[in-house]
Amino acid sequence: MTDPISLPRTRVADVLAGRVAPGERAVLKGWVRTRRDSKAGLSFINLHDGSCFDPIQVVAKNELPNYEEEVLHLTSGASCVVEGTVVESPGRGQSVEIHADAVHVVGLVEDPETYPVQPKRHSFEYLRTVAHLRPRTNTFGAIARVRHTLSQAVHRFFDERGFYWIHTPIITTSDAEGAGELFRVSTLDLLNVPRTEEGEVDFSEDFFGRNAFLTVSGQLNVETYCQALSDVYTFGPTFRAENSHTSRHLSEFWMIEPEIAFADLDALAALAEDFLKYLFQVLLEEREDDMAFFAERIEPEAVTRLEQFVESSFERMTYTQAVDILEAADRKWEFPVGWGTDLQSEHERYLVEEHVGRPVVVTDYPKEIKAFYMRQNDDGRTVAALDVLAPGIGEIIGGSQREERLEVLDQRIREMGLDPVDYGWYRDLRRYGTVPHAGFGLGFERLIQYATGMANIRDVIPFPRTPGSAAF
RNA sequence: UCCCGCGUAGCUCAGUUGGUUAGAGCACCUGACUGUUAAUCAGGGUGUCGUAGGUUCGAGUCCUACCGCGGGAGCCA
Repeated sequence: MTDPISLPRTRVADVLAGRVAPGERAVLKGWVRTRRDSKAGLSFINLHDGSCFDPIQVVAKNELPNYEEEVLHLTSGASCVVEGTVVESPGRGQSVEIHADAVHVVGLVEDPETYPVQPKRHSFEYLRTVAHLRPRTNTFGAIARVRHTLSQAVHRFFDERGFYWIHTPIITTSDAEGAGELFRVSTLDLLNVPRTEEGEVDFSEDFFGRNAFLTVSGQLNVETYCQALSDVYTFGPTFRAENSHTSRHLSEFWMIEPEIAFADLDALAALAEDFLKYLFQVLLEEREDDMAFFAERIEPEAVTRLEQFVESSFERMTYTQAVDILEAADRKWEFPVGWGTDLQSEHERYLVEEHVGRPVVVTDYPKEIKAFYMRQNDDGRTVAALDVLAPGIGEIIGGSQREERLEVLDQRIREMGLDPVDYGWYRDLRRYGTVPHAGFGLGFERLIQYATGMANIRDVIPFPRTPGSAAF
């Protein structure tokens, strides 16, 4: 007899989508969601294999040789292989079902009473404590598929437009990027740290012979390839050691950073808009079942706001205009509004959620509150920076045109209290055939949050890392 | 790091101005019923009330510290 495990698998998605005609044989492999017994001599098993949102209904009759001993003991989470025939379902709730002529139990649930993922509503907080089992729930299965689809769409978008994917390093030795606190990468013995004659830690004894960290951004590195391949992007893990306890910060997250040559801020804004619209369009088309679930159970506007997003053009305003709007607002601010100070969360929320009601692009910020590499505008007081703000999340994209003029860049580095000597290879790009260029960073998890309506960023990445928490 | 909140059964939660033996739903088991689909109905047992102190005749309830979690702020994507 053939081992049922080795039989070719029919995906639930193919059966439910009608790609397997009624009357055809099928072998389903998956995990039990629920089992309902009928005294008419049959059991209904909802079998899930992750290929789509819905499980498939398996009808198992008591004529099966192992009905009493095994089928009746299947509980949520148990795995099995079902051989049977695809049949149009006489019951409501599904178009087709599987009439089983064999149910092979592969793995039972050891103690059904304490199985952590029961077929009921769990809190997300609780499910984080069983991160190894939460992908078996509707929500986390849907998020996994959305995450995959968006990842693929990111690469497809850039590939279709001639961008090259550059694998920028995870380990960096430039500790002056100024994008946040860094995780140190070291093999030094913490209990016996080598010291210099001055008593400082001697990093020349360390693995790389110098200070090393996990990257906080691939931007500086990807700029080098931009200055040779024109249109490039990075997409990979990024690390911030900030002690942030919020629903939109992770210590380890994924970031997408395109960089385009011979381009200014307007071109960058257009790219950001095309990019987001493309991603959401793909999501609406390819993950219709999962998005319907998010709209039904997580965020009622999940689908409609993406549809509107794809249809409408971005609202654009300068930082100066934004400050004018905030100052004119009939509102008491916890933090004062004034030209020259950064926009606070309450300010961004007002602009996005109340004043405009959809994502907003804010451009041309005061140079004092932005990074050294952003291109100085002709007014001498602002830089060509751009933030895309989204309702409920805040900053989803941050970017800028880069300073391509060496003398201006050096001046900005010094103004920030930094030393041009530390930026040798970055300055070289301005010495050898410099061109205007621009780029932005998109937090992938924040994109997923916005797309699905999930409130906490820890629930849109499989194994979240946050301060004090790196289980699993 | 700062501010606020929470911690009671495997899970989700209730528990009054401090007062006898700690409550419900889900899950699980048994039975009834049923082409069922969050099935329904009846029955069954369940706890270091986060930890350690303190106040009190008496603490799940009040106080202190600590631990854990969550929300907000800052920082940012």
